[in-house]
Amino acid sequence: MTGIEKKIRSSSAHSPSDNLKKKAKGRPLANDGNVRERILKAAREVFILHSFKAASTRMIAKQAGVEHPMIHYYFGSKEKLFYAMAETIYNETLPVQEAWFDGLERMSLHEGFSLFIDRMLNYTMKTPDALRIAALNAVNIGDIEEIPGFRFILMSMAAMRRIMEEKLKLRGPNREIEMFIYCFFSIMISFVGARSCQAQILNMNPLDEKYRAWVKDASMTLFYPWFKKILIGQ
Amino acid sequence: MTGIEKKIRSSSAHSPSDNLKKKAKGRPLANDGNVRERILKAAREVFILHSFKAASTRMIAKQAGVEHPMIHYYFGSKEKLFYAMAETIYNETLPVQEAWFDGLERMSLHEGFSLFIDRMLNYTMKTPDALRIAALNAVNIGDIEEIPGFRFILMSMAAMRRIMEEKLKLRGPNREIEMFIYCFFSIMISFVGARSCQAQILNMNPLDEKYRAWVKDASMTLFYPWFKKILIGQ
DNA sequence: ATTTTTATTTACCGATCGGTAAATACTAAA
DNA sequence: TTTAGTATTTACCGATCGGTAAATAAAAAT
Repeated sequence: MTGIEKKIRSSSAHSPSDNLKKKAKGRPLANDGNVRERILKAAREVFILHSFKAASTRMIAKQAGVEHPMIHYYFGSKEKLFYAMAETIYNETLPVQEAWFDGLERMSLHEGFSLFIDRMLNYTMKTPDALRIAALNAVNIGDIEEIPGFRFILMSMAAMRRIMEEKLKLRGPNREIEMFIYCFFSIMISFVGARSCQAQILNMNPLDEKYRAWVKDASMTLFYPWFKKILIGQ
Repeated sequence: MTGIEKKIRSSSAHSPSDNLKKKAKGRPLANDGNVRERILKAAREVFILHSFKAASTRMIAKQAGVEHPMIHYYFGSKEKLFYAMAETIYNETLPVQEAWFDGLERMSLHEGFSLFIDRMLNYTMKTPDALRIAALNAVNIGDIEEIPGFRFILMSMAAMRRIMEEKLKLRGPNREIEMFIYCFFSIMISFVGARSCQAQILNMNPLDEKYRAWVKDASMTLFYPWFKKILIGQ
């Protein structure tokens, strides 16, 4: 049994942890190493259009210009690919989210909140990936963790709460802040993440400035009074 | 051609419009006529758990205790079955929705709005079908009408607007009412229609009273100030 | 040039999908 | 009882799914 094992080739590349120091004799890095990245990018493009279940590895492979077994070669499974993509998006979104709050403390409440919404819409309307993927997948959950990278949504919300508490100098346990952030995320997932549907209901083009203006108007009307109440309550 | 046609049996029952007066000789209504209803009921149970695309006629047939071709026999296609189910739900929801507003005009603004939310949650938490199906399917839309019965969501929102304008004596074009109702539907689709996910984020049981209380609290905080502004603006 | 290792493709597996045709079970009219 | 017509099931179709094994292409090390 052990005698056979040492003859077996690894036959997959998605766990580079093994054979770390074992000097490779064969063909170490012939390809530009961009196939993995191309698959990740393609995965993102496909998972923006289809839920985790509805998307297929064949769609993603086609989008990346490779055959679908390459996905299993580099990532092991559709699930692990989704997780890797979700982690990528989370890591790239985190600093952006933090920057939305820069300098708000030196402005009036209304001016500051308005600027925050503008910054947020500027980014998410151009790069709606995170909100879109959240919208597509959050609904189907029976048991959490059915969607592989679902924890990143929770981490994103927790991060935003931390940033708000830090930058806006909020104190205490403050269940109201949690509620505020949660409602805010829900609305943004609907209005930005599901904009292709939402805009159609309003008879607008989701990419048009008119729809963006509608979303800003609605967000301000819904959340500014609450935001004011939270900050004045300090 | 015509000679052949008159020999062909209808071979399906989903369009009873033809042969209306032609006296049937064979087996008119042997079955209790409940198979169609059983399929409709099963469809509702399945379409609450899975999106239109993710649900399968085989799931529905199994739930109804029949073989899956019966669905095509009675409804013609999965699409037409979904449409029939959506219409059923719409017709049963309409009067309920109207009753939520009964007598509110004789109460204080806060008392009235609070009662409205309670009535709405009492019903939708027990019968979340409409909101759940909206949540499951609204996201996937690229082109509207990809989801067969999508128009019923629009009709439901339009009906609510009409009822509000009538019962609360609102006048004018009032784009703000449209915006209010639209935001309200979005939140309810999230909090009730996708409660299995939402409650898990809050670390609650979606069927527990605690979650219901959270939703009511959030709804009041979000919408009461706006509601007040709309009515006082009259 | 040969060997060794990696990267990629081809060909398949079993499962499931929506849908259909044909066979069959059933029941009421003749 | 026969017959005609309906209700239901069985068996299939082509397509797609996630995943795997094996064949093949490619390149570095020998």
